[in-house]
Amino acid sequence: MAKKKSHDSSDDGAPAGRSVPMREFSRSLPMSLLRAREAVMRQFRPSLRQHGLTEQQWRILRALAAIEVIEVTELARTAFLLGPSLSRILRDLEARHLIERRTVKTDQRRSTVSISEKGLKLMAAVAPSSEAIYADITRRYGARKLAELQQMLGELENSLAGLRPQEETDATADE
Amino acid sequence: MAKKKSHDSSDDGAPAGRSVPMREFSRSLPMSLLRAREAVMRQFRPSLRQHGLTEQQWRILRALAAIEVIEVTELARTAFLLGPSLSRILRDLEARHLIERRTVKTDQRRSTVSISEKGLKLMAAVAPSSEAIYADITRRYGARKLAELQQMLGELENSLAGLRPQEETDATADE
DNA sequence: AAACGATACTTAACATGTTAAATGTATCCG
DNA sequence: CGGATACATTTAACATGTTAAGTATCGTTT
Repeated sequence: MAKKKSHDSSDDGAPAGRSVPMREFSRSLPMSLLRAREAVMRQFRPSLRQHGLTEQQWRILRALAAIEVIEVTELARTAFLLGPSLSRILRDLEARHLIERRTVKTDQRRSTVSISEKGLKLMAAVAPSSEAIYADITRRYGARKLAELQQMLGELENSLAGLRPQEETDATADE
Repeated sequence: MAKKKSHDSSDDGAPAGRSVPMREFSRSLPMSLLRAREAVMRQFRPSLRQHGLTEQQWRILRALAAIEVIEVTELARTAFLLGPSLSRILRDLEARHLIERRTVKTDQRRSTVSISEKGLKLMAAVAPSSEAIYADITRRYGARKLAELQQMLGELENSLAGLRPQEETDATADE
């Protein structure tokens, strides 16, 4: 249906090359998001690294610091990590005694995680510089604008929420 | 609906837990960007996967399709990939005959890359569904809003552009 | 209670992200 | 010319992303 090949077309800014009809790549939404995030994270990584933490490990500690205990599955959702990643990281953090873990008595499959004293101390050591960096970003970009951006990002997330990832000729439309 | 426990503090929504003074984590900019990007990429991945491509491999093909030839370093910048990642992926794409590679005669260190006929055919096979997904996202979120979002993301990138990542007590502030 | 299916992780396997080090070339400079 | 430097790319090593399997436990059904 409707093969609209608007040949030498209107808004494509693609510079010659072999032509495959497509948006110009650097303007794609995924790239914009990736570049923006990278620009932000670049600010934080060195500071975290000095404390021996990766971005994801820091996410977990932050998530844990906000609550008493949490189950692994719930933590995965909170820290926005996939199960396998979380599993590996928890193993590591536990070995470093930054977190504590215990199986739920009423259900041996589940286990809860909480931050340890040592973990709290580490957080206390990292938080100041981390907050300072965040404050700096906010100042540069503008607090109001930042809030607006986050609002729009949330809305983007919501508009794609229900949408099932595109399979091919998949006919299982009802669950 | 979430039960808002309006503690009594200032603006911190942190629910009890061990207290380390810090923004609530789910509202941080990096998380917002990560979640938004993931929501978007989740739409594309299955389609790419069906064609045996990862997100990054697709980025490279797209970048290559827009130009005749390009040097590796320049490609890394365009596709927003680090050298080591690019190196591995190019090795793979070359083995699959999706790209072609040749060393620059005037400088044996450099090499140029270009997409092959086979690569172009693959792109032609993937592009339609990819564009359809993008169109769907645009429709759901709103074209104007999407443009605005990308504008704001670009500005965020720019406001952090000059800013050097935070080192510790690093005194090399000049040059 | 034994069988079956669902759940909560964990492992495995492969691809990429991230930093540091290695390799091979090119360039500069005495 | 020869040695020090800089540069382009690759390799190495470790951490995470992503999907598929595996393991243990729980619930339910018969």
